[in-house]
Amino acid sequence: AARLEMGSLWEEFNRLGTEMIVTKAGRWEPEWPGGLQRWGGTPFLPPSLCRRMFPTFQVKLSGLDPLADYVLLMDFIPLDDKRYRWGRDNGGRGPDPGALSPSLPCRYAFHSSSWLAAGRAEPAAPGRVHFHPDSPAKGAQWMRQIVSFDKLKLTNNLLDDNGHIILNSMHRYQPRFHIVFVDPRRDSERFAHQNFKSFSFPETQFMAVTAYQNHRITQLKIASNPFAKGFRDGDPEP
Amino acid sequence: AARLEMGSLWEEFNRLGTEMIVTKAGRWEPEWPGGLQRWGGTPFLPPSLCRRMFPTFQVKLSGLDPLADYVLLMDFIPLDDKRYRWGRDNGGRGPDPGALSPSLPCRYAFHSSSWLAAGRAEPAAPGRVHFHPDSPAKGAQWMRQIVSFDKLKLTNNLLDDNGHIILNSMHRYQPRFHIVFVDPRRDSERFAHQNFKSFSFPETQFMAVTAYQNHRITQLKIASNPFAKGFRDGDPEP
DNA sequence: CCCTTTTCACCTAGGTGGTAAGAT
DNA sequence: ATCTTACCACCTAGGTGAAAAGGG
Repeated sequence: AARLEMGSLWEEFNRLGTEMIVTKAGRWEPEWPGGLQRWGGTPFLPPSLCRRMFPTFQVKLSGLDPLADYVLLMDFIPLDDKRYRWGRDNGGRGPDPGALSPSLPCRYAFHSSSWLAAGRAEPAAPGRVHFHPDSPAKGAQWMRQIVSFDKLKLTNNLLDDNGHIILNSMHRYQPRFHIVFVDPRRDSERFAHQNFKSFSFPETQFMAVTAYQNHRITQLKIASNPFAKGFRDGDPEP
Repeated sequence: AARLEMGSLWEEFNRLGTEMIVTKAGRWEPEWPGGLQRWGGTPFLPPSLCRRMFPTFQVKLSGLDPLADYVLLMDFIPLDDKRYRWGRDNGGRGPDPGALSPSLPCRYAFHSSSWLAAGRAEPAAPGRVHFHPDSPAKGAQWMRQIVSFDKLKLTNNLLDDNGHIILNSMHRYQPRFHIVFVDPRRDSERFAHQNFKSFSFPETQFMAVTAYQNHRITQLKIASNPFAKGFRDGDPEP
């Protein structure tokens, strides 16, 4: 079994319509001491400027076989076949193609702006998965503490070669979490069929954006992400 | 086989007589939000103030079975049964117990001070080992890039409960590196006897200290450790 | 006196949204 | 209108030796 952590924070975001930033900026890097090694000796990898998710997707696992090996991974599936835009209704210049889309309650709104369907989805990006970097590990290890996918990064660069998750901006996605049992008896290359369980937490769905649209989302990110503490105004709420 | 990385830097330190800082400061921590979790969700562990080694011990491996599992670890053995002090000869007030100790060449000196034997060693601290945190892993993984023991920390706290390496200050040590082959056939609990290879690089031996004694060591640390860049004077040498 | 502990300024490394300018 | 690029101030997190203070 898997329990989503920080559930109340996810729900708070979901009530407003979660947005996640996606950026390009892969390896290329204009002028970097290419090929050099950092002092530590590990081969130099320029910092990818792609963004993490916030809130971070993290789960508490239970019921695994403590002595068996498991691989943990995530992927992201489109929630619908629409492309969206953020704004006010198009002032009567004709029928809006997706106002009040059934999947987007009217609560995803701020002042007079809201998310509106704006055509069909872009062709789906290459489906990528993100393996938790501790994989594979024993069930006991996974259950010992909360499993955090804080190394997962999002990009809208279709040519990304850093193994990040590729998403289309202005499209909606549902994160999925998979536990793969590494069966030592069978050939481990094809871990298909029975040997995995999948989890989808609806409160973690989000809109991919290149810049925040809903100011309430921006404010909630600033209020709850420690790295954005520099943008907080004053009176902190415990 | 294992090749020591940063060999020339190690030798430069060894020519002066390498010193490594050891500190106490384990978990205790005067007033810390104990039991709390950090926002990431991983259980909160106060930062241990113990110090890493510099230079970092790192090796390039070759000749492993790419598909077999290996555990990599380090330990530290006393180089002799002496305790040392840093200073000038005791001005003819009697025979110095260890001046010009055969194991400490006269080049380990600065101005008129040098390392002098000052009695027998303290009772040996509990012998601990440091497992490389990526252990166990396949031979292919270990050989793919340089293996760096940059998580290894030294302490002089005999009661340390963070799993750090416990050393006595003012004693000399030889780091050792071990490759343990995890044989899947036998019971893996006792990986003794044939299934491991050990490596000792003499240029990595050092004196444990609570504060640097030889100013030339201090200056070389400042010149070569990026984290000490704040103490560099001017003209950098490429 | 020698050795240890504590605190500090100054770094590395990297995660935030803001802003402005430009591109499509 | 949306997206890209670049740069910024401000954070978290943690690795340095210096200097002062403490302890035998």
